[in-house]
Amino acid sequence: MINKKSPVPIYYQLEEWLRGEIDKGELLEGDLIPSERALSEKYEISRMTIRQAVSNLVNEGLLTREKGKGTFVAKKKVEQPLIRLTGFSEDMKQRGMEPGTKRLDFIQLDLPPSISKELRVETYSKGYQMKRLRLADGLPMAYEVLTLPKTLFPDLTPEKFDHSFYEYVESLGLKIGGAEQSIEPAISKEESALLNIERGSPVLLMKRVSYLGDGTPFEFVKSIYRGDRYKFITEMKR
Amino acid sequence: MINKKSPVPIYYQLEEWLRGEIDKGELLEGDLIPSERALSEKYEISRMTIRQAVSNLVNEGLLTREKGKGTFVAKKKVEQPLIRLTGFSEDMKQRGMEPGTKRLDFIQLDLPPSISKELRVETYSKGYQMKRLRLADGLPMAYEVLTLPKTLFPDLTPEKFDHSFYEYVESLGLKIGGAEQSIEPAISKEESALLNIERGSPVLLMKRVSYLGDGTPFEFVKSIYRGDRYKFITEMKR
DNA sequence: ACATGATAGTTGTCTATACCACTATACTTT
DNA sequence: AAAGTATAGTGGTATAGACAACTATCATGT
Repeated sequence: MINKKSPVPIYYQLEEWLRGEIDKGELLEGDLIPSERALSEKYEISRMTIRQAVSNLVNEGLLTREKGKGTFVAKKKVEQPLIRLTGFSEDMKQRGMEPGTKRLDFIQLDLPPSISKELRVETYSKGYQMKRLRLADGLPMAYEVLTLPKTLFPDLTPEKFDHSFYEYVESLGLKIGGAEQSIEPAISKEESALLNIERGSPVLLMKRVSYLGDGTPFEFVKSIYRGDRYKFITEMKR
Repeated sequence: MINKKSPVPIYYQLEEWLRGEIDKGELLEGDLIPSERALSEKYEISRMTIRQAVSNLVNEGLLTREKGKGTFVAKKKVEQPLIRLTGFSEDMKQRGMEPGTKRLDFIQLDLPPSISKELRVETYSKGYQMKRLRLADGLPMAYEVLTLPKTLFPDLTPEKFDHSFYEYVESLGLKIGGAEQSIEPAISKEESALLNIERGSPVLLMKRVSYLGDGTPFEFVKSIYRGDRYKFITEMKR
């Protein structure tokens, strides 16, 4: 179980073993693990080495120490990132609705300053633009204009958007980092007909720039959401 | 500098000292700190104890070790929590505007179902309600209605809101956990005059329930923000 | 000029030991 | 029965020493 001759450090072998026991369910949440002295004697390893392994796992949040009592398997916290970057489809599924899409337009264009600035590419360099109507449970939810720089996606076809576009990006070996998004209220204008609402109804205007892991912007999205069907929800921590 | 007789652990004193040197700017980003052996000899402390202090700071991300080279002051990452719960005043300051407040009303009331449900208290139990006009750089920015349960704040006076209300809550020994907030677009109605906008202008309707560390709701806020002056901005990670 | 090797200095790993502070339990005293 | 007291077991802190693995530099040899 522990091989002292191995070039793999003993403390690391111990870590892996403990991680395994927890993964396999041999050790359950709240369980007391063997004391440092017990492990030290059993495997004939110095207690300081045991402590190194345990300390690392404590730092990772897998174990918790209690003075005078022992070391326990920590309750696993489901802590998900406060806001996870998701596309329209994932968003709708989370809200329990069936996402749908109606493609309106897909063109190649020279990026105007308003967009090239956001994507941080040269003005009037090539890009793709897709206009779509987004549906939820079959009814119009949002009108979306998505622009991408051709530098990052040389050969783009509209079919690439049929499934999760973010997954497609990741399948190209690109790492998605995050996004910055702004939301403001507006009054519906010419998109009213598409969204099937009355002209002058309240809508949410959302602009989003998404970044790769290295900070390179890779998409600029401008969406108009129906105010009567969509609420933007956030969680915050102090 | 290091007191071996102190009940404060030596490794912790060392941590504090190093943290201080970095804070004060004696050690700059990328600087090489004295080697473990050097510190060990200088302060006549065992190298393992030095390592414990350094390891903790490495775990915190303040230092980085490089085998065969030394230990360096890490480049500080500005990584702030994705969304931090802030009140109006903090929010405006972050946006570089001077926050202001005009108190409109402060009453005691029996909480109607729509509010008691959010605060998870008994319907028609006592509560406080404050109505305020929020200013940024002297101009109206939002109209806000804030409701609190009397159970948590038995003796509340409007003066308590003059400075940061969240800090006041924390000064009572309560721990603020976080909040859930929804945002939707709307068309301004009777509050138009207060906000100094035309009736029918786009506004953001924001509802927020804030929770203590144990999950107990402690405030319900309904705000109406001027759409021409306020954008809601979020960052997301994948 | 270039490769090789020696060397000193760094962090990484590991041992054996010691004492302290805290917790729970069993035992004793009141 | 209650209160106090020992005691064994736990993690927390600290020491001194050893060797390994890695990096940079300098001296040496070709």
